[in-house]
Amino acid sequence: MAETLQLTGTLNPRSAWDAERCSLAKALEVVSTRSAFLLLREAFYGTERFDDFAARVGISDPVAAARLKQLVEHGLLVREPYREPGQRTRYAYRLSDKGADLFPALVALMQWGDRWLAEDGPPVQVRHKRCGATVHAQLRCERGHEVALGDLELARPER
Amino acid sequence: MAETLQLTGTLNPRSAWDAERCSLAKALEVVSTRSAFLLLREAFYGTERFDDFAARVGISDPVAAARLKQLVEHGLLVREPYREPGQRTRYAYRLSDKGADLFPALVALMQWGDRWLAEDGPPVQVRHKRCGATVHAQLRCERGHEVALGDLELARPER
DNA sequence: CGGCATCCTTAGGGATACTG
DNA sequence: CAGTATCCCTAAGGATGCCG
Repeated sequence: MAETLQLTGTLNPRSAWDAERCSLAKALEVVSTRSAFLLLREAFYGTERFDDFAARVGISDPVAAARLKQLVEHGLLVREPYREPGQRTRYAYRLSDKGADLFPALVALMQWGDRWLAEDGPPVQVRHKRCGATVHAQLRCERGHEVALGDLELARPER
Repeated sequence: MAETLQLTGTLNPRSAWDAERCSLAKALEVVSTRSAFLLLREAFYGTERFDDFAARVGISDPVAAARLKQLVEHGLLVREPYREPGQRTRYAYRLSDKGADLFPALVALMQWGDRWLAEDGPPVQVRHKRCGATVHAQLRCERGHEVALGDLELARPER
């Protein structure tokens, strides 16, 4: 296949994927910053407490506070009070379904980094718990075919 | 399944996925801005010319120039001179293999937006050219199992 | 421990004007 | 058409310090 990819021809760009309507643009309104992505990564890894988020992502407290608040406002994280016996109330940040549903996108980005930017190979592998095999994000159509980049087309849904 | 997801337990977070080593962090060094993502979207849609990029993404010329230059420097786009007969030389921005390989991540983000942010349904569908079925980004292990979020585990590769 | 307030620097991004 | 130069504003992010 050529080094470049052409998807056009099926659809007139200007009418269908305006900046305002594009779902990618909408998604980026919610998570377009580095800190937001990395905080979500931590949430997937099981981190729940404020200090752990800040320390493990490597960002300052104010940034962590601001970003976590945004993620809660957008409904990706839920802030839940809990208290261990004899302790005062603390808060845990946990992924909502909406937040958890971003995992494929994070894996896709992470594996792109593995492939093109990590000289030492992947620092972390995502595996299938049941069989131990490595997990990848891939494009697949509803009939189950794995889809190569050249086999894609774009369409505007009927309305 | 519960509303939250726990991946920890298999691996000590602090040693394996430091900020510097994480491939997600590395990927975000290259594309963490809204404009970078949207310019790549346009490149996938087949846009090649400067003005089209700026207009279709909805960003100003200086931003488009700065971001396109970065994407070229990082090797996601290639700036190629071409000339139509009787015209002077112009430049086209085309996806490199490295850039094209980001497509699954873009699709994953786009479809997350479709699902959680687009009230009117997906403005654009990605389909399999050969059979016409809708294409999704999904997590699948090397043995071909589709992997649910609860069936994931993390591991540090042998070194 | 889990933040918020303050101050600062840098990067992202828009507007306008100008050049080959 | 394909940018660059300039100016300005805002958001992202770090450092420090305070507070319940």
